[in-house]
Amino acid sequence: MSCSQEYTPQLRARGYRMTPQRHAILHVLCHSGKHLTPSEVYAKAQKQVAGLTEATVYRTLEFLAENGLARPSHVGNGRLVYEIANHEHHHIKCRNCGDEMEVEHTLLKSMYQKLESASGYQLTDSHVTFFGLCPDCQKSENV
Amino acid sequence: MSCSQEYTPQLRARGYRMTPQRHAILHVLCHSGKHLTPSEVYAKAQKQVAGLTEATVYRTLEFLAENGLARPSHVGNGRLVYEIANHEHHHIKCRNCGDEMEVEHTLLKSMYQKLESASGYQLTDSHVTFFGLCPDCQKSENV
DNA sequence: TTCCTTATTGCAAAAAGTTGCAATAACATA
DNA sequence: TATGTTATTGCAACTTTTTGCAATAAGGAA
Ligand SMILES: [Mn+2]
Ligand SMILES: [Mn+2]
Ligand SMILES: [Zn+2]
Ligand SMILES: [Zn+2]
Repeated sequence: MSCSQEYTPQLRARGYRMTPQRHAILHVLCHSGKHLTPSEVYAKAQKQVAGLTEATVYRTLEFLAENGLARPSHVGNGRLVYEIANHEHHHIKCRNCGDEMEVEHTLLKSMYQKLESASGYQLTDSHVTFFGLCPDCQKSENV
Repeated sequence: MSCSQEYTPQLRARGYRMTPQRHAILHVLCHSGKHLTPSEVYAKAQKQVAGLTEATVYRTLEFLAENGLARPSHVGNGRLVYEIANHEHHHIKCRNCGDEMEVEHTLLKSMYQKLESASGYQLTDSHVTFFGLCPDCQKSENV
């Protein structure tokens, strides 16, 4: 509720509207400390907004991502997941056991600058997932 | 044909089999210098293997990726695309116009090492897509 | 070459995600 | 507060991707 209220002026300023559906979905994202699939978001938000449809959830998540309020993420299964955009970070995920950890953006900062000067691009997104083997899976060599 | 033939022993060594379907799909990937969607792969491979189904294409692309012969990639629309795994590289893509360029892995190498020592993970995948604004789109400020 | 094991495929149904369109409702304006 | 504009939603049809299962065929062994 309160969490989503702060976003209202941001949307208004861009000519968009705050709706009960967006409130509920932002609320769900705010209070879940992890990545959620669209259907997980739907299951939770549905309890607050009767009649909410999955189509609206998909459209809203994409909308929030485009406007910088949510971050989409690819966690390796080909499906998109989302989280609230409140701090810059990246992820490392284990290809073997699925274990995942956050990585501070500062670790990539100088590489981002190198990429920008080498390419001429201005990098806007700070939410990347890297894949590898976690310490445990390296030991056991479970391939 | 010839291109896919070289992969046969690799598959055999792991207990897998080479099939006309895998031949055709590897052939398609080998001779296309770019990322292909599953349905693009299907459209091309179908011409060589009568009766090929899309389900097989999806399963084969995933299989090839798991075995390091193909690389899946997220290009920002939530859909996976694939390419043959023959050289290490990454991508930068423009959020505005969709323009895309390759990035050599050497530019990320020291960051990869930093990530590995900070996390304890051993990074295995070298195919990441970064997003930003290309030089042209920065000028015109088309948001 | 023939036989046998089982990895792989095709099929069809299900699940996930997208889209066009008419009805609704947010909110700027008066 | 009442009104008008149009951003947003729900619905339903559609496309894309996944999955269980029985039939097929790759390829090792005899
Ligand atoms: Mn995240
Ligand atoms: Mn690539
Ligand atoms: Zn692991
Ligand atoms: Zn651009």
